[in-house]
Amino acid sequence: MAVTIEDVAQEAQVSIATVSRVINGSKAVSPKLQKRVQGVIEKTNFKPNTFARGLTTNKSNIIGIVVADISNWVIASLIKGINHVCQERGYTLLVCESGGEKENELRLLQHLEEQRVCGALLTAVDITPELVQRIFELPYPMVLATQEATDGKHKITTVIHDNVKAITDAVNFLVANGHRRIAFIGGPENDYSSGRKRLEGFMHAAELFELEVPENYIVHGNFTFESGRDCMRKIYEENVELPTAILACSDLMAIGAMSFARNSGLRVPDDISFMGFDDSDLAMYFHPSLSTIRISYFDEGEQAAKNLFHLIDAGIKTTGEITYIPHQVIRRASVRRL
Amino acid sequence: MAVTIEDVAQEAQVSIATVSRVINGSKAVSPKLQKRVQGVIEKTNFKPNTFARGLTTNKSNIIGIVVADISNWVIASLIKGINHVCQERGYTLLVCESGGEKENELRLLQHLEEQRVCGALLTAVDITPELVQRIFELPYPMVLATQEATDGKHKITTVIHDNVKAITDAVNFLVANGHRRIAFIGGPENDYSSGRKRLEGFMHAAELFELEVPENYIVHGNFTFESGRDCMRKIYEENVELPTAILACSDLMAIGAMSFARNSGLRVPDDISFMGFDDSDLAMYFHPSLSTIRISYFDEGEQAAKNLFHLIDAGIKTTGEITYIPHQVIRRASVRRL
DNA sequence: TCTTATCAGGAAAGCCTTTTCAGAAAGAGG
DNA sequence: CCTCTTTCTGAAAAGGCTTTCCTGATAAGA
Repeated sequence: MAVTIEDVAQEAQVSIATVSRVINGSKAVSPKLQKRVQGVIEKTNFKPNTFARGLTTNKSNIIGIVVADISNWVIASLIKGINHVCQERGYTLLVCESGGEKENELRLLQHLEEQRVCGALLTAVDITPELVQRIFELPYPMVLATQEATDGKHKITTVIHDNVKAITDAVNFLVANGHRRIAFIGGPENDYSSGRKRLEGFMHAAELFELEVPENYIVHGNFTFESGRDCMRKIYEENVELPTAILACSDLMAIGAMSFARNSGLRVPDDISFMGFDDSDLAMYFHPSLSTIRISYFDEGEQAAKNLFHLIDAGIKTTGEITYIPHQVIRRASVRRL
Repeated sequence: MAVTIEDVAQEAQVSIATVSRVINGSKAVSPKLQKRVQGVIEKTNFKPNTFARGLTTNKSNIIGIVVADISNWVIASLIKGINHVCQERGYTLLVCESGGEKENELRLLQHLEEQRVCGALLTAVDITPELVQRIFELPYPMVLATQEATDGKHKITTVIHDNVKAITDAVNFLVANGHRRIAFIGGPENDYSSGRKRLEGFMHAAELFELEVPENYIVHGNFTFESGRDCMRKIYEENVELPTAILACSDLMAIGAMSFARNSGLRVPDDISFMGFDDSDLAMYFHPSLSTIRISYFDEGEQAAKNLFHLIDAGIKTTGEITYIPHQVIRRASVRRL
């Protein structure tokens, strides 16, 4: 059926060993033969059988990625970055979607083991110590992206943006524009990774700039438009003195909050300023356009993939190193100078 | 290193054949043995080697997908749908990004051949007769999604939404709301697939509803925000009598156009109505919210994957069948009743 | 010219599973 | 008790490639 290495060898009047050497670019074959064999390979359209190859080399040239939701813009950008590096290196990307469920994440990680991937990337919602433990039992190297593991003992190679610093920069930006009363729309209260870090950043910045932060200025959403709207309602209803600026942990929540504000008769940015996080499409195209922190998830994906290949090349499973991806404050119409 | 079938056989005091039968659920093994072997498999955490397995069965249980841009919302949703079906069937999804370049598409399709995928899905920008020809030479079954092939001779199994009907319905909706002067922001002029179909739909609807469509009412964008804005400028500047409604081929273009209109002092929807296409996040969250045609790309992906599995199960490469995914008109604030 | 070093290319082992074929055990019928 | 099925299990081949170990040849040095 399919043409095998043997067919090529026969056609080219050489042994299969020689053909194999030509395929894999071994130098121990004379230019003359090399050319002849190459010619036959192309003529016969020979494609080495991945299975046979994998069986002997025990390498798949596949790297896997486990994510919660492919259709999420952040994840999709990340994957794009990862894929970019993979293509350059001749690797193939195998995508698994967990739906954010822990059992699934674990199952998929093991599935990747069965597939004999050379390495994997993980973007879990919440990396528990137990999961970290399991990750260490896997036979392939792994890089975390977007989230860091909170387990103290083990260190996994991680690529992440500096959430604390990003939020601090955002607050700094607002303060520099004359804002002192700033409310914060964060992630879920029991969030253990980026949401927590961002809140941490906010508290840190508040202290740094000596801002007064009433309890009611901090509310928890879940990154959706609706939750942003609800958070804004809460801020609006529970505070006699409204903040002059709202800093949300995602563009979508910022926009939800903005919508509520507008519907309540507040003008943006005249009465109240808004700031988001991520710099998604929405931020730029919304009206008024949204000031935000730009995070390049594409870059993050690229970097994560590069780090993974470092591990693969070095034949080690982790370095425990954490790489930070820079962020950028983007000024747009939604923030007014006081 | 890794535990093999032989280790299991030895541990369980049976032959490797028996172990293999247990793994693959062959019934020709007594319950007693079955149980014993199963126990050993679990105890030793044995995972059959994918390569060895593939070598004998010549099946990878992998299906591939080639897309132009992973981070595009439409594509990401499509992939999510595909992935959903694949997971159910125990297949793995291998994602390739072509960047929309024809050579890449072809290269990746061949790469998938090397990977011995059981089938593939393709979402090309422009499926030329040449590409169709090449597709037929591939050894695995293929399903087209989002786009249909225009080649007359060959038929490839395709899953698509009915662009002509969708646009007709959109026009119908506008007409039902009293609009008679409708401008159309389409895709690129030399677009051979969905853009063309949508324009076709518009012309068809115009005839159906006996609308007068001046030449300047039809402009060509490229699906981006900026092009939508530019198209609106063109419509605004080149027509003495402005349309009462704008129908754009994508939400993003509609929003771009809306932005221009607003900046030109037009009120939406009081002075002019807007309608988009896709029902992306933007449409719902934008202000004013955008009436649009909802296309479920997730469903489209699911259906495409299902059709692909039909082909795989039947052992055929194509049926030439075209499946249409239903769409839905979504009324939102951007369209006013005249 | 003879010896030694170098190198190109071939033979064959090994990777791990599935599957066919055949044989053994067990059960049924005479 | 013997023969004929039926059921179960094992031995062995096949699948295509990489890689190690050799052999034979060529080039270099004495």
